[in-house]
Amino acid sequence: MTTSRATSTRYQQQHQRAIAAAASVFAKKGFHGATTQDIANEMGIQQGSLYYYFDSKEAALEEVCLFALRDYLSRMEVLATQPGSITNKLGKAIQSHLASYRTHHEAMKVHNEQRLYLADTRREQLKTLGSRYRELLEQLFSAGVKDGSLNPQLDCRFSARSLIGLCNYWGVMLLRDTRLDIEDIGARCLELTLQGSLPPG
Amino acid sequence: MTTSRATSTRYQQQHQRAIAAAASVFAKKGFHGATTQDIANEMGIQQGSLYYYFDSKEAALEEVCLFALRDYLSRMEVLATQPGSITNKLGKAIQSHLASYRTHHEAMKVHNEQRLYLADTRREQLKTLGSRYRELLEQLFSAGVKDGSLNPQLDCRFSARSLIGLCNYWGVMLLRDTRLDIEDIGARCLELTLQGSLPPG
Amino acid sequence: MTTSRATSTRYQQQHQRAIAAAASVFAKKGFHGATTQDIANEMGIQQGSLYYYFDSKEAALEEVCLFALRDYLSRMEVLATQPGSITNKLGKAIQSHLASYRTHHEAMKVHNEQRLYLADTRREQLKTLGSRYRELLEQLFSAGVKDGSLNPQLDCRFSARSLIGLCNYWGVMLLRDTRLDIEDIGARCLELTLQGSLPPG
Amino acid sequence: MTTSRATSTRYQQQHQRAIAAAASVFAKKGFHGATTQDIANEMGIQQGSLYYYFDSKEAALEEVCLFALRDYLSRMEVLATQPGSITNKLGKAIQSHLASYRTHHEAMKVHNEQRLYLADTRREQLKTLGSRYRELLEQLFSAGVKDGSLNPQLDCRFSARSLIGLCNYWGVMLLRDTRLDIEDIGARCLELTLQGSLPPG
DNA sequence: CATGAATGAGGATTCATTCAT
DNA sequence: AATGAATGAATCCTCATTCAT
Repeated sequence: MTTSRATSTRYQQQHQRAIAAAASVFAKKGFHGATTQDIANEMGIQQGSLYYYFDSKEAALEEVCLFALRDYLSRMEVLATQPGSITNKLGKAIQSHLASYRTHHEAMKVHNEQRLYLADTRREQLKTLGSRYRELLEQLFSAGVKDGSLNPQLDCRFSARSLIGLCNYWGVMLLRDTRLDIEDIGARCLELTLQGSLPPG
Repeated sequence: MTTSRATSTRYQQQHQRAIAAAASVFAKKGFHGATTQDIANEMGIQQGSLYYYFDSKEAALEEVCLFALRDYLSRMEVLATQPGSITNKLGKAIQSHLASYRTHHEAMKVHNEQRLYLADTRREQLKTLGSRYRELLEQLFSAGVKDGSLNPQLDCRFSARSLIGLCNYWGVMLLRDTRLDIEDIGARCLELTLQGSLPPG
Repeated sequence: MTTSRATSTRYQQQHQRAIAAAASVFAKKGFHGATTQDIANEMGIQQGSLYYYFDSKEAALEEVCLFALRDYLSRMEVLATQPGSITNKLGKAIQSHLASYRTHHEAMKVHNEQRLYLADTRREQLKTLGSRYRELLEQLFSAGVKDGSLNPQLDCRFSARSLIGLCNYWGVMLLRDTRLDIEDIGARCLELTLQGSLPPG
Repeated sequence: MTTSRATSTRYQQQHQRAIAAAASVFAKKGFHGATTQDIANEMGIQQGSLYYYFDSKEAALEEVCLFALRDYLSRMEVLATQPGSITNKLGKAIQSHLASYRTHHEAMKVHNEQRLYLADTRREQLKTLGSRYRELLEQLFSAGVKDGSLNPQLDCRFSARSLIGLCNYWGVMLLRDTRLDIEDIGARCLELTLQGSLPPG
């Protein structure tokens, strides 16, 4: 059992490394522009060995996208059920969204920009997870409208999507320019989302 | 000369069609995922004939991106020099930005998502145009701050970029879902940008 | 039109050469043992150029098999409708069968030995043609039984199939050993089929 | 020694299973179309473990062919030395030949169709065994001619080879269609070989 | 005995590009 | 202005084989 467990661990470790390598390469070159050789190089193994961990290049893309979405969504699920003011929760959601661009390597970027190259059958799960995320964010806005902390005129669906668009834009910027500060960007995104650009009062 | 002019006109027409075809194909499949055969099919000519209009596939991408940016920027230049309130101008800028997603076929999308696959030398002009656009938008915000119509605390650079991110997000949505109404989306984007989500007053 | 016709002829010529090259290589090395490089070499073109004439290696196999069966069957159709004694027709059928091994390069051998590697969808037409051939041969035997020139006890289906097996065996031998004489082998096959091995009387 | 013997027995059992598995897979997919993974799957072991029983894939093919030929030939040797009429012996030879297609799994088919993919050095022994088989069969015909039970005009070499071709054809049919009855097919083959198709007398 | 992991060479296929016509 | 034919390099993927454990 020790052997089996150790083996299994070894495989899982390498599998994780493969996902990370694929994420990095896909983020830089795009799915079609990346080669399996690139990914293997990034991992330090032979090209053929990659197929020990992925069934195909497309399967690799799917795994990268799922990897990105899963933890991103799970943090949102946790956040949604915890107590706190809506504006506070929104701030945390933004921070979490931006943070996943840095902590998950480039998987989030890959998900946003490359997922459409997946065959429909491979995208189903992704769609489910993505919808769920949008839903949770929309519910946050709805709750804010209901408890009076947000504008009653708000189109919550539009707001949620706009916030996702905004975070994705800055998330990519965070990847491109490492000097940018996540907390700073997050704070500004929250401010923009809440107060807009008009003078106060 | 008449012949040459006629020829040239015919050539220019076909050239424009080639750019449009390339834009459409690149938007759907990405630069690396698209083949010159795809573009030729879209135009209804033979693969080899494409090289009469483009020096290379990469040159095609460059032309598509330039095509997108040029007119997009020129409308912004005009807008910037015209009289009117800042908020009014912002609204027009947003409308113009979103509109280019529909009127320029998919060239804008291609510019946003695929331009990084161009070699650096090919991207210089694009960078110049893009910077100029961001600058103009930023100046709009600055002017608003100066004349008191926008919040004096505003980070204009951040705001301009956020607005670009927001418009690009919705621009892609406009392409993906043709039922969405440009004017409606534009109005909402302006509202969000100006007032945020908090209750008025 | 002249150009178009000439071009079309050029293509058809090369296409035929490609089929012959594929037949030769598949006969020698088997479908899976042969490489597209082998076929290209046999034709004297580049490996990639082969795909101008075949959609895939499997399509090449299909074309080879069809090429073999079509003419083989058509000669049988002609033969069946012509006048003459049954034994005379049987002799001609045998000669025709054996001859196709030499005149059609190795396509017949490929059909017999490699056709099962084709996907089912690709084999349908082949099955139809093959069945038709067996049918025609069987009808020859039936006619012989009916007109009294063959043994009334004969199982025509078994006889027709056995004759095919016999001819295929010797057809392959003809390919392997070019010193063998087609007419001689054909005559002996006919004799065996008609008289067996027992002493006359 | 006991251990070693036990080990050896276990090894021999597995070795036999490996040959049977290889025969089955080679028969279905051909030598080049089959993978070592296929064979391992058929045996229920890991791909790498196969190399405990075979030095290489080609060695596996050799063993399968030898396995098929050895017993097939030995039965023929026995048959040749036993008393009985020629026609009776021929009948038994045919039955034995056909039977080996069913009892030796698919090894006979593999021998007939795939042995040419073996390197020459590996085929020597097979050639010897095959020649010996043909020789024995030819001698059977010769003896028949000599003792007057067969047609004195008979080309015994041709007859022996034709019978082999006939039996191999029906042997493969027996594999493909398990509803066919060996004894029935054997009887018909004998009848055809002896009497041909002409009416008696 | 057996396996999991890795290799690396080979193979089918694609595709941007060229060019004679 | 356009095309058909060809190229050849690149790329994804497979697979026989090895080997430490």
